[in-house]
Amino acid sequence: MKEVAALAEVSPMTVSRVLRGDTAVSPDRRARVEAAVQRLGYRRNTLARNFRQGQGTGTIGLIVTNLANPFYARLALGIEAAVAEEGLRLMITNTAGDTARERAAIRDFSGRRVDGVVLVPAGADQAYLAEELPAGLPVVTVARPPAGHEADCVLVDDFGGAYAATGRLLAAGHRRIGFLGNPPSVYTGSERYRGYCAALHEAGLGIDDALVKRGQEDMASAEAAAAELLALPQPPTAVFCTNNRNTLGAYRALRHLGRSATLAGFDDFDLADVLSVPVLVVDYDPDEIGRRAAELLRERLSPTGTPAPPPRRVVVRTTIIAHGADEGPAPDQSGR
Amino acid sequence: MKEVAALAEVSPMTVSRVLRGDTAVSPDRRARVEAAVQRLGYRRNTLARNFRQGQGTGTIGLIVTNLANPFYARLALGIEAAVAEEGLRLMITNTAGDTARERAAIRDFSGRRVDGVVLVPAGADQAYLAEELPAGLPVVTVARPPAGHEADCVLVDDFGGAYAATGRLLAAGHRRIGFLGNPPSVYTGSERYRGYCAALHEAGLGIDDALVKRGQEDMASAEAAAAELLALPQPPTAVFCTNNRNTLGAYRALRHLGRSATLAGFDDFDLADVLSVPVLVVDYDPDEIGRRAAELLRERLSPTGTPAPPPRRVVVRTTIIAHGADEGPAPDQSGR
DNA sequence: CTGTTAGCGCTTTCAG
DNA sequence: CTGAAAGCGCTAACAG
Repeated sequence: MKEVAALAEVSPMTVSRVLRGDTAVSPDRRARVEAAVQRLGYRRNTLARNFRQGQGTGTIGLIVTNLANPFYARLALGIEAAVAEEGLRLMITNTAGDTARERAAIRDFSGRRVDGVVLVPAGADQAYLAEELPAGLPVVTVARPPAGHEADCVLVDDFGGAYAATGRLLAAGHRRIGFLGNPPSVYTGSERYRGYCAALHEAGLGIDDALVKRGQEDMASAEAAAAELLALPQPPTAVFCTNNRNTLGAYRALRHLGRSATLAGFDDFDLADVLSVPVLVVDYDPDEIGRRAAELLRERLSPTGTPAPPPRRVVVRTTIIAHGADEGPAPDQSGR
Repeated sequence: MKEVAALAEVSPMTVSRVLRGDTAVSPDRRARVEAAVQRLGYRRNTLARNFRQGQGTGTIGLIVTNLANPFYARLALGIEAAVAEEGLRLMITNTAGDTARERAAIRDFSGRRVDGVVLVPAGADQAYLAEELPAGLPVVTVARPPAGHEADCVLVDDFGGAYAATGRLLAAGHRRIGFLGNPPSVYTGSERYRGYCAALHEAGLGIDDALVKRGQEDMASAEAAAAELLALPQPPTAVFCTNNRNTLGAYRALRHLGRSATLAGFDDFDLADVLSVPVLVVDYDPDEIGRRAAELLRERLSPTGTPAPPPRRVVVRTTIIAHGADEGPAPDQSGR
């Protein structure tokens, strides 16, 4: 900036004013400064500027477990879009589910003075946030509530979606409905299981533990679990899956075994509507999640009159998409 | 930091030394400082530190067109992993293919003093980089070479992969092989088309323009184009697709029309091996792309003896995965 | 309208 | 081993 000032034969202060768009600069000098900026290819140091002004850095930190999972990728995009709209940049860290890395990322982010953090928690407990978070750094968790810590969060209607999907299967005549889910320790896993159970109970059916497989994290283990269900003497005629990897795993099992069953599951995916079995998808809008998360952060950033709103919980609604054939006529084998 | 110093009853300088891990501090004072840091929950301001030291910011900027596309998501993950290994953070911008946003992102990144930029160019020309890039900010483009600008790049073996895949289709007896591709203006689109043509020529076959559809960017248009191919009097018995969206679109068309054909295409995808038609996939390692990109950047960052290596071009090799049935026996309809 | 002074939080340099 | 002084690039707050 000094160089620009020297070349334009003005003080650095005048350069600063021109760059900020301050009107109180004579056209003549303004032109000289602009010419000098041009010639030198000068670019104002955003960091020094923010530093001096003491305001935010204009960055939001995002911590996800697996960017390769379409769900998180889509989520990241939604958040990026939402914060970009407010002129903020996104700093992304992938933890691969490692809670140590999650914690380290929080540390690093707070050291970098991000304006806020969006966190998809990996572990079962986020109490560590209390020690890591400096006062005034807002965090919003996404997809899972912050266990052991007070913070805003944006959730999907896990219970409702699972309840509705299972209900649709029941309405279509299915009576033996399998369950393929991520571990019960994961919030979404337990909530979606609750929804599944509630729908069955409401239909006057009990939970057949033989039909329930919980704990699959990846597609391969989901496929194995699905194969076990299909090997039962009385296999399920439909399977509810708590996430895309389980749904995909279930479909793989069906194909490999040459079997058929109606599939229902959370998260839409690319070929859901052209598979060889009916697929019911519990869908929701990742952009909305991003938007709401950004909103929650923004409200904590701008110091409005109210000092500190209590932790808020936003729930994004789900919709059911019936792909392929309709819900699937109750198959010919008469369960129970 | 001053507060910590005050609480520990030492000078700020001593606090700085402790935090940096400088050994030249008496154990007694060190302990006092550490206690104060603990009590105050103090976190050193990384920005101010970098600022003063005048070195890098420890951040890399990544610009992609569509994070929701599994290809870019996987790429982003590969790059994140590679730079994280060197202790760098990733700042991500999604341009949605908008070159104005791409350019704005470059400006913003340079203002933020990122240490390097990884760019997946959206437009046909990146000559603008010359005016936007301050001296010393290294850029490496990925997936496409930097048109109109000198810079390192990491490419996939587009030609070779397309050539090999088409060759496999020919070897399996296919003679009418359709082509579904992104626009010729896109580097990958034209390279992969070249590979397709080369394989056909080598087999003594000409290019039948009726079988070639170029210009599909999304799944829906790819499906429409595929449907046109299938509606031909002599439809192709196999289709080569230049990217995952075209492959998926082609499969959708097959399913909706109740037809069959062997599919071949760039980019592996989730259910490729359990579809109802044989699928040949041109695969490559996104992690390798990220690693190589990070390497290229690093070499430009650390001022080694050699002042400025010339722009380098790294090509990542591809492999063919035969999914589903094998390449697919030449179907019964005898093309030409 | 323009320039000078001072300081954001930290660290380098140089004296103790 | 410890601290005081100076300054990274920029901009509020004041003078002129």
